[in-house]
Amino acid sequence: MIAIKVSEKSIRRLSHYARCLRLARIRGEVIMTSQQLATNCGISSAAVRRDLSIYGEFGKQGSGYKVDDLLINIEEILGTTDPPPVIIVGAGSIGCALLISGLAGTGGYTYDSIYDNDPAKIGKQCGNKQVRSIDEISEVIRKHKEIIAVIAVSGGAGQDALQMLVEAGCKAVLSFTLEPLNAPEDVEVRYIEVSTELDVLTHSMRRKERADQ
Amino acid sequence: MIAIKVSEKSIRRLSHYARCLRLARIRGEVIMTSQQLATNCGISSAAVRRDLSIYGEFGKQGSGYKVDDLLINIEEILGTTDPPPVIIVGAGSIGCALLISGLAGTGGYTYDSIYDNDPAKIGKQCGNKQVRSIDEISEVIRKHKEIIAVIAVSGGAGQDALQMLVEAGCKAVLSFTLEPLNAPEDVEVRYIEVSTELDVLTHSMRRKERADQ
DNA sequence: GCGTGTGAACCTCTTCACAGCG
DNA sequence: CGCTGTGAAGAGGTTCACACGC
Repeated sequence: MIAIKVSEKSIRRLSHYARCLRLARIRGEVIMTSQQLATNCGISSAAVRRDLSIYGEFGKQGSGYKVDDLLINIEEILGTTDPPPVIIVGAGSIGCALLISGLAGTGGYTYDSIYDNDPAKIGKQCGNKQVRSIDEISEVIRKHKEIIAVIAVSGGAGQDALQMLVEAGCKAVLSFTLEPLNAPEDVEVRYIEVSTELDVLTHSMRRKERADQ
Repeated sequence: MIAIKVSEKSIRRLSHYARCLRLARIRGEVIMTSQQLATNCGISSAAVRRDLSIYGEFGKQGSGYKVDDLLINIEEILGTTDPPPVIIVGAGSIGCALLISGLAGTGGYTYDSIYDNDPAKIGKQCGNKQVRSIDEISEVIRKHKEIIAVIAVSGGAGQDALQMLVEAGCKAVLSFTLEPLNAPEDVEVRYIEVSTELDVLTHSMRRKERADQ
C-alpha cells in the first residue's frame, strides 16, 4: 500500500466509520450506503464518499458498500488491523479507570500493563493488572516494536514521563496532561483536554444565551 | 459584548492561551508577546495575533500583552470568568476518576455532584462527594440556570442519560460514550473519544514506518 | 527597534452536482 | 433507477509580510 498524505480530520472520520461498521456487522447488516454511514456519523454523504475514494474504490454503484469488506479496508488504511499494545503511565484514578473502562473501544486495543513511580502504588491491583515500577518501562517498550503509551500522571510529572518513554523508543503518546509536552519531531503526542472541552462548551452555551436576548 | 461568530478551532486555541497565561501569572510574568504565547502552545505567532485581534486590540505595539489583562479578556470572551457548575452522570471508574483528578483544570470549574442509576453505587463515597440517585438530577439541573453535564456511563446507556439531561433543560454535554448521541439542535454535545485518538496515533505511527522503508 | 494588527495571497477542506456504472 | 466517484466551485482557515504605534 502507498502511504498517502491525508488530513487528520479525514483519519478521524475513518475511525468513526470503522466503529459504525462494527456496530452494523453486529446488527447483521451486510450493505451500507454512504448516506447511512453519514447519518450515523452526523456528516454529509459526500464527505463519506470523498474520504473513501481517496484510498480506492470500495463501493458498488447502485448498491453501496459491503460492510465486511469496507471495514477490512478501513482497518488496513488506519493500520489497525492488528493494533499495537497500549501501556499506561500513572496508576492514579485516571490511569486505573482507563484500564478498567471499555474506552479503548471494540477495535482490538488491549492494555499491556500499567506503571507508576510511587512505591505505595507499585504492586497494587488495578483491574486484572498489577501496577509495575516505572523502572521496568524501558524494557517493555523495547520488547515491542510498536507501542502506544498513555500518560495519565498528575502534577507536572508529564514531561519526565515523556522523557522516559522517548528514550526507550516509544513513538506514539496520548497525554491527559494539562500542559503541552516537548517531544522530538518523530514522536507523535496527542492530548485529551477535558478542561478545553469544558471551555468550548461554556463558550457555546453562553454565546447562544447572548444571541437569544 | 457582541457575540461574534468564530471557529471552534480558534476557541480551542483561546482556551490554550488562557491556560498558558495562568501559568505565566504563577511564574510572576507580567508581559507576554505573541511569540512567547505561540511557542508555549506550539503554533505560529501570526495565528495568536489573528485569534486575539478578532475580538479587539489587547496588545501594545513594541512590547506585547499584559498577562493579567489578556487573561481577563480571554475569559470574558470564552464566558469562563464565572464557569458553570459541572455534574457527572455515571459513577463508574471514569466518572469517579474525573471527580478526583484535576483534569478540569485551573480555570475554576468545580464538580457539583455525581449520579448513578445503580442502587449499589448510590450513597457510596467518591472523592468528597456522595453518589446520588439519577432521579435527583432533574431537580439539580433546574436549580442552576446553566450547567454542564459529563456523561460517563458504560454500555449503551448514554442515550438514555442524555434524554434525562435534555428533558431537565441541560444545554451542554461532554460525553465519553463510544456511540454518537442524538440531541436537539439547541443542546451542544461534545465527545472525548479515546479509541479514535488511539486510531489516529496508530495510523500516524504506521504511516511513518511505511515511509521510512 | 520591536511587536502588534491586518490586507492579501495561499492553501486546505467541504459541498455541489453530475457523469457513469451496476 | 440508485448510488458511487469526482471535477469544479465555494468556504474557511492559515501564513506572509508590512504599515503603524509604542
